[in-house]
This record gives sequence, structure tokens and C-alpha cells, in this order.
Amino acid sequence: MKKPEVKKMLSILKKEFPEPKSALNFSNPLELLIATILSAQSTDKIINEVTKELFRKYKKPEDYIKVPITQLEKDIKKTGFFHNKSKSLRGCCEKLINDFNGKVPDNLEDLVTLPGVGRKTANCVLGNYFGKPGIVVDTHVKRLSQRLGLTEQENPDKIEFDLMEIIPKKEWTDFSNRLILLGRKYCIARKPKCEECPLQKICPSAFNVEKK
DNA sequence: CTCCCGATAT
DNA sequence: ATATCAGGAG
Repeated sequence: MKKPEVKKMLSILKKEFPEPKSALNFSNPLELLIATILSAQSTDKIINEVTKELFRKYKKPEDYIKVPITQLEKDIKKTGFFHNKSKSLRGCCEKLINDFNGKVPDNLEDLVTLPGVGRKTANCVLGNYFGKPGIVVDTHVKRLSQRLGLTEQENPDKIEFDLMEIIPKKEWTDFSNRLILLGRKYCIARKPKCEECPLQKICPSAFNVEKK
């Protein structure tokens, strides 16, 4: 996709989703961090269901450490990968307490040192809580970037850097959220609704996907 | 590259 | 039955 089309794409996205907000429910940085870690290979619907109960029980990092690990596993079971995720949550909270004064760090270098936190999760927290621009390459952003011809890459980190070149920095977070919304509403993985998609005219793969 | 791993749509 | 869902670690 060439530069003029990228501009067109950004303006269409802006019109379609004027106020792109995270679909995850949270009321502080710790909650956003936890919700985002849990969101791996799970739907936001399930996550919000689970965190509703979870955040009522667990308020501070200490709360995740004082319960038996089996209890924490039970509390997040529905998100899948519960064995790994419970260990991540616990390790994460221990590190927050030991190395970061109990606070969620506000920069990428520190965030990615936390267990269960990669660039996707870190950028999500930076953008959606701290107001620091970041391209969030989740499964939607990956799929849509490829379909829209914004990248030829497979590796999420490489896709992130490709998008950083194409998209103005100020819009990194909103752009990510808008692609995610578009991916959920129209550009669905299995059965994309190209005929309803606002980007249909400028999307290189609109017809192919539909006729397949 | 493989494993983790429950819930839902197709 | 299988693909896919707001990925990350070994």
C-alpha cells in the first residue's frame, strides 16, 4: 500500500472508530497489565468475565502472592494456558514488589523484563494507560497488516517496526486499537465481511479473501 | 519451532 | 473435527 492510500486508510479508520478504546476492563495500571497478560490466545469477552471476579479479590501485587498457586489457577482457568499464566502473574507481581517499588513501570525496557510480558503486552499498557505511543501487534494487527499490504513480514516484532515506519508516531496506539476493532467487526480471521468493510476499496486482498 | 490449553464459531 | 481467540517462554 502506497503513501496516499495509507493516509486514506487512516482517515477512514478514524471515521469508523472515532474513539478507539481498549475492550479490556481495568481501573488502574496493574489491572490493565494483568488483563493483558491473561488475554493471550483468549477473547476479551472471557477476560472481562474473569477479571470482574479477579480484581474484586486481588487488589495489590501482594494479593497475587499470598494465595496458593492452585487458587490463582482456579481463578483464571477460563482464560486458557492457566498454568503458565498463573506463574506469570505471580512472578510479575513479585518483580513489581522487589524491583519496581510495587508500581507498574512506564517504559518498555522495564516492562518486558516482567514474566509473561512481551512487546505486545508492554506496548498495550504503555499506550492504553501511560499515553505513550506504541504499536500493539496482536493477532488482529498482524492479520490485518498483512491483508492490507502494510507488511510482508510474519514475525510480530518485524511487523511492529514496519508499521512504525508507515504510521505517524502520535497515532500508534489509536491505530492499533482501530485495527483490532476492525478485525473484530469486519476483517474476521475465518470469514471476513469484505462487502461491509469500510476499507474494501483500498484493501489489496478484499476480493480474493471473499471469493476463496 | 514447540508447548501451553479453555471456550467458541464454523 | 478444526481453526481461532488482544502471546510468551524455553
